[in-house]
Amino acid sequence: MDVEIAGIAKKPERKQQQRSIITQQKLLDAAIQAFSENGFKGTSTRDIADRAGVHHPLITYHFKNKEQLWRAATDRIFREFNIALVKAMAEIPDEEPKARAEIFVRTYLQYSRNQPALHRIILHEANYPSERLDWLVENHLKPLFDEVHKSLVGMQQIGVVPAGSAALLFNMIRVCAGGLVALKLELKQTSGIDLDSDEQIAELADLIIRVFFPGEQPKPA
Amino acid sequence: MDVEIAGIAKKPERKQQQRSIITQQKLLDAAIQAFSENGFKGTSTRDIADRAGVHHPLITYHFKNKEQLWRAATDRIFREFNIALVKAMAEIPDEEPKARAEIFVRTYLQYSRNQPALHRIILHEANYPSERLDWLVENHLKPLFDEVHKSLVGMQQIGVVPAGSAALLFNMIRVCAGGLVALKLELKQTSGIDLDSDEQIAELADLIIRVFFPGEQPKPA
DNA sequence: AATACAATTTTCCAGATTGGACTAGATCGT
DNA sequence: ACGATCTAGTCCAATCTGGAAAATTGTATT
Repeated sequence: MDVEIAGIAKKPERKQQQRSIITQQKLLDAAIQAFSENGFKGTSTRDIADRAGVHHPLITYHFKNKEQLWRAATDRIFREFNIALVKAMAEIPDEEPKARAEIFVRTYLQYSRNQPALHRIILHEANYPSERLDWLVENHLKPLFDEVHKSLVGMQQIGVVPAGSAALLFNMIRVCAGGLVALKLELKQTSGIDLDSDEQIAELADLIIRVFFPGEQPKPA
Repeated sequence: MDVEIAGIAKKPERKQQQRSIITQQKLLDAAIQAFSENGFKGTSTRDIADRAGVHHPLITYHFKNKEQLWRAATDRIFREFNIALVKAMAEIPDEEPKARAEIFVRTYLQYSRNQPALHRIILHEANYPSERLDWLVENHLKPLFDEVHKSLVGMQQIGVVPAGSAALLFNMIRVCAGGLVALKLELKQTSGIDLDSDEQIAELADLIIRVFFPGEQPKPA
């Protein structure tokens, strides 16, 4: 009855988890919240367990250790975002790059609003070198950058995006969306901006598009 | 022999500090570094003392506690930045708002490059509500915002800055400068951008100005 | 230049919190 | 009802914070 895959004898694998899925989910949610507030070093496993409402040794059981939990939590955020992005982008044909850019900005902003951890966790890890940062770059950041960078260069050639380093422009756009959302608590107090409101998010999206994509989409010949 | 000021009997006050100034300076430098890396919660006073190369109870002696040390360190960053900003702005007359905006962007970028803590500490504190955030907003962020916001509105009226919420625009500009610098470790790995180099900083400044201040300064009548 | 005393530093401690290990028992899929 | 999976509860060594107490240093007065 043993399952054999790739020629290696696997363990019986007869049972599955049931309630544990809920526990893992609760732990992941709590971990995302905690890590995005206080960073990896600033977060204790007990804090995460408390937020999740479970006993803290369960972290060891389900995720081996704090490092692996961080990785699982981060993975979930980026995976979800990617799914949302791919789904949104699928609706716009390649022939309309400006419309695609708009949908990208709006999707990123929308997702960030609901999950500010997307940008906050990057910010935490960018504060000093670590293996976590390397992992983040290789597995999630670089792939996204490469793709968007390419399309940005294309849009510069047709005059939709201002000239200049496309790498810098990509990151400027990124922080104008995610970076502002990460600061939303401060923005509310300092500038009276409420990025939890749909209207202001839409206004920010419009502004980003107006500023960074000022050119008109050329008509096909 | 006691000194009397304001009618209240003061303590003798006969002695001054000498070497302690060095200790305080070392502690402040170390604190800025540590807090900007790991945030308030994520930083231990022992870590700060170790970085400073002094014994940790000296923090209690000189700054009372971790909270006060954070406040002193933050104060120093913003004070220094303000001095640099005022000095730079003093060279440009009020009649040339676009030139003033340029100098503002370049100064902010320059200072952030040498002291990324300026933006990083704000980001840490904006992750969840705290008295530290309130203090930061009231003492340093709000005053700066109010002033720049006003001049931004003026520049919109003469067509130098795109229309739209000036509050949003201010913060977009701010994160394009400080926010990118805060991410510089990641940017190097993901995008091949080195914000430690003078050239790339200048390139970023140019780009920010081109994107956010596209209009020409109108000639005086 | 000797002394006294405040300013500063060092040494040490108590109580709390950290990440992680371990075992016994409850629970769930089969 | 069996046995693997999951949870509760306990424990530990390391590290944390905030202080107290002792030792040292520098300065001002005599």
